[in-house]
Amino acid sequence: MTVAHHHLSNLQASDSDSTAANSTAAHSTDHALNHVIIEFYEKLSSWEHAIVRDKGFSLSQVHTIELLGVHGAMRMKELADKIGVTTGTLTVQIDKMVEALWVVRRPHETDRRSILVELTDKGQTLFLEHDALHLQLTTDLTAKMSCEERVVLVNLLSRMNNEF
Amino acid sequence: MTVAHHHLSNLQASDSDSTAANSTAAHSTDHALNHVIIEFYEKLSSWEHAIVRDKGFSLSQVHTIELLGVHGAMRMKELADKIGVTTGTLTVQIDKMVEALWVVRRPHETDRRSILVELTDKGQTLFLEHDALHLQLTTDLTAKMSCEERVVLVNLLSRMNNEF
DNA sequence: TCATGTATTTTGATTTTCAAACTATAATCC
DNA sequence: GGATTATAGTTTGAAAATCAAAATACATGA
Repeated sequence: MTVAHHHLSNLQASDSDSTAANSTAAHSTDHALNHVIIEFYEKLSSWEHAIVRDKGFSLSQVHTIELLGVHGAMRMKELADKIGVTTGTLTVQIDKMVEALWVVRRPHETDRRSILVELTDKGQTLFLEHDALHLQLTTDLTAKMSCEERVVLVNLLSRMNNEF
Repeated sequence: MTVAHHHLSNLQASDSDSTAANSTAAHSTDHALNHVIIEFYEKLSSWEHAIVRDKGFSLSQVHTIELLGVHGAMRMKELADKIGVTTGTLTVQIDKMVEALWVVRRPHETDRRSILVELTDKGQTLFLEHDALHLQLTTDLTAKMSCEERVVLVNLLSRMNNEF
């Protein structure tokens, strides 16, 4: 078996060509952007793993708390889609979280098939604690940025979020 | 059980205050930044889940291929830390991936305790296919951005990556 | 009304994961 | 150098997470 030696490390952004906006430059920027996004995702992912391990939760549980904390009450199906598991898996997961008093189930107002899951006060507290860790990370990661740069970053990231 | 109704949806970035760079403004920008990052992470995460399900891989396996594709050969320990699992877990995972001919193990040049894992040609091909999907997503997400904005985004994200 | 589609739960099997014990090598300290 | 301690990786057995498929209940539309 031959082995591939090619890899993509050390792709660094150059901010010197922001005026050369032809299509070739755009293409290479897309590649660079793709790889910094992947790297950012990977690093956030392993940071989250480490945090979660320390606290004794599972990654999915924290993800659930994060989603409910950020978006508010949600239907099982919605939540399952966002987390990326089947509803069957989510049912047993939510069972445990209900038992731990982090979330409650309540009926959907208009659709009697649906069930809304929402954080309890205890769950909300947990979310806020986790959110504070995230905020600390965010602050650390952007410590060397100017306020203007941070504002630009919020703008660009939220525009990406809206395109999903 | 009382239920918490507070949540944090609809936090949107405003790019109108980039000149008001006092400390209070910086603080609220950090909060906004934190939440767009969390949302971005969540959305990427469920996108990756969906992709992975379709292809019949596990999320961890794709993560491994992604890491090896981006960073090149790595020691088991390094890889386990980046993925966020124990080395015991990684051993069985890599066993399967070796069997599938996606990766090979080879001895570390200087440390005889260590083992390097690296992509085979087949694994490299898989990585490139997955990377192409990521690139397509990146392109879609930034379709409405100017070239300058994309360059700025690469710059800001890679600076965050360097602070991890 | 009846057929089809959607939301959730349950079940049993499979897969993933961990912690702990074990082997082998490296580094450190007398 | 030789003993001790630390690190890298594997194995093992048990616990946890996950899935697919079946079952139930409700919704939607012909």
